[in-house]
Amino acid sequence: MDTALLMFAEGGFARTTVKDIATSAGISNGLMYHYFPSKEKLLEAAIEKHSFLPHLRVILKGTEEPCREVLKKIAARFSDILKQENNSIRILLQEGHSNAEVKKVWDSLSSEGSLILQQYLSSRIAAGELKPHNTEVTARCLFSILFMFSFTRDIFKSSNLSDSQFIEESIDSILNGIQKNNNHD
Amino acid sequence: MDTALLMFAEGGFARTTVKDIATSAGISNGLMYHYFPSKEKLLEAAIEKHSFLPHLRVILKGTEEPCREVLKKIAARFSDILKQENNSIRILLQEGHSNAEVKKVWDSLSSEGSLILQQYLSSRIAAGELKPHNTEVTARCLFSILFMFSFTRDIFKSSNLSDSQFIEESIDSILNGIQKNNNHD
Amino acid sequence: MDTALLMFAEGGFARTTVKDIATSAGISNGLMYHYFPSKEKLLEAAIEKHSFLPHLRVILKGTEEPCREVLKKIAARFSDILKQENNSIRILLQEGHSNAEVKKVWDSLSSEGSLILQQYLSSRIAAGELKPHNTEVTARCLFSILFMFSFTRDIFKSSNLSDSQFIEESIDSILNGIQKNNNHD
Amino acid sequence: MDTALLMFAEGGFARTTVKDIATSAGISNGLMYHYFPSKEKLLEAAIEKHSFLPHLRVILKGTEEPCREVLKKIAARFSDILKQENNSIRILLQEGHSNAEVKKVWDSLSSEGSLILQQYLSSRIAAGELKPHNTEVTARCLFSILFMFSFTRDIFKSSNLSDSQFIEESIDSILNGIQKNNNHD
DNA sequence: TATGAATGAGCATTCATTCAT
DNA sequence: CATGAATGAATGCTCATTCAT
Repeated sequence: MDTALLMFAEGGFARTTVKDIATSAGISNGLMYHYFPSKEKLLEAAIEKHSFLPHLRVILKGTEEPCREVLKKIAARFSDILKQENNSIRILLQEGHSNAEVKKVWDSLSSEGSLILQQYLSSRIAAGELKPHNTEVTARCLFSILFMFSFTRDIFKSSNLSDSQFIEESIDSILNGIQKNNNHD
Repeated sequence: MDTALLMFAEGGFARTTVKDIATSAGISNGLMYHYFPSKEKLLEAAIEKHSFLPHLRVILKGTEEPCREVLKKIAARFSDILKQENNSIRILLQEGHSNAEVKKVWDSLSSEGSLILQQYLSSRIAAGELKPHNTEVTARCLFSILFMFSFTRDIFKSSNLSDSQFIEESIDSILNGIQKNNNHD
Repeated sequence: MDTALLMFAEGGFARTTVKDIATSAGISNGLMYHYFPSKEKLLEAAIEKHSFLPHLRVILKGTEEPCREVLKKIAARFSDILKQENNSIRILLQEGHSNAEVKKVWDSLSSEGSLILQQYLSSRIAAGELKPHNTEVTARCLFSILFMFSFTRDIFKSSNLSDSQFIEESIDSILNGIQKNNNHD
Repeated sequence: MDTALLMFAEGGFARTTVKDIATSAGISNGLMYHYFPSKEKLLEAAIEKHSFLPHLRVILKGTEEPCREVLKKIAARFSDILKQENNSIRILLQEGHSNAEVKKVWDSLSSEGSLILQQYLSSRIAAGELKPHNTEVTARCLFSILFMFSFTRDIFKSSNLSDSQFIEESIDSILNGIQKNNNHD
């Protein structure tokens, strides 16, 4: 399943043959069908095995501590997971429109992912640390930034910022805003 | 080419057959090879025809006006284009890893897209309207937000915000920040 | 289609590969799918093309002439057709239980085949030439004899009767009965 | 073996998988190869186990009693066996052309089956009960009628004759003939 | 005996591409 | 320009058979 995930991510689902996966995994192609009824089910199983939603839940839940550093830490770990499961993400985006099961995973990932962020932000507003604001918007923004960051990592790698620097500055930006003198004069 | 783009976006490149495209376009499958040397080249031609980078350049360049409303307008139009060229985007994400030509388009889109934003932000800093900050980070954040917004539109459509509201609030959030009493007390 | 029929009859449907048929027919295996959507549909088309029910109708209908020689002639021609379409018959028996379409052909062949015989017999009773009797029974008997004769031709070929002799004697037997002095002396 | 026979008859030999048979028989597919060297040998063993030739021998031999009722009884029992071993017959017809062993069984069944009938008929001629005639022809006719009756039972079940009525009338027909005034005036 | 994982050759089917017309 | 018949390599999947346990 790990092999399959890797190969699907690299070559796309349709372009990757069962024989290639089997060879890569060191088994005969017939054996795959002993464990999975079809290539498609293999994809679904692989995606589900590598679902990182539980990880997100763990790192995002229960944190009631102050904001800036915590948010950076959260973002860094979130980003780490996305990096680790880079293959899974690629497939989610590539096959999400062709395979219902994959779409479900992608939908639940993106909606729950930003929901968890949203809840954290709300708790910080309640704690008086953040301004009252539409947390749904911010949560989706944060989620988008982290997700796209992971997805476009290779394109922007020429930039002179390290990964962690980029994330930290993004969080700062979100927290502080970029407008001069924004609400005190 | 429009038909092809639509069908590739809906079914994926590999899953869409030349015959299907031809039938949909009302021609025989042989005729396609009169205009394009291969299915792959058809994809590339379609993607390039629908490249919306020029549009982005138009809406983003030359605007030296004050920030908040302009940025909102820019974002709205950016989002409109993304919405319109939704098929193109899908293909960019789906086939970007398999087809070099497509990847080039995606790369130039994302890098130039955020570069243009970056330049605008820099000009507003120079104009004294925005705080000095890492404009590359903000530009990528904005780009990410708008891009993911377009890509996850259907997932979040249950939300009680309209598209334009979401975009406006996002811009406000970026401009103002979300932290209470930031840096002045 | 003729090639397919022959090969299906000889090797059975499942054992005969599409490639074999195509090779035998002098075409590429892909081309078969240009004309038939599947191997199964090819079988059905072949069976229907070789349906000899129309032939039976022709030789059996409209004959109102006296019995013994006519019946022999009918039987001979019936048997000729069965011999000619021997392949078709084999398939009918072999695949009739697996393929609904084939079964339909077999059903209509056997029911209509004996129905036509039955009608002829009835007309001869009306003409006063035959004893009143259950024509359905006789028709099915005749049909069975001719059909099995064709199907077991090779098994019994060691017999010292020619095909036409066997058929003639069978008809005589049916007409005369085999019992001595039957019920009138 | 019984399971195998049933499944081969229902689905055809090639379409029935060893795994299906094993599952149906409540054993693992590997175990089958402990008892039979191959799928083909399993078929042959099953056919041979269900060979009803011995039954035919029993019911047809040694009967020297008068004709009409005896023949009806014989036919009825013959038909019963055919009905009981319906699966076996199907396979005989379906696989007789593909499998040498099966063909042998089918050949010996049909030739010996009609031979036995033939001998009985000859004995009744010798006893003065039947007219001297070509018993081979009559025997094959009788065999054909009974065999086809069994094979087309489902097609003609709409008929208003019961199974036993049909058989009885067939025998009467063969004995009496259908021609009026057939040889005494 | 009994299991079921493992193999790999074989098959129906698909499809990009070619080409005679 | 346009057609669609023709090709054949490629692919997902099946299944009889083997074998370690």
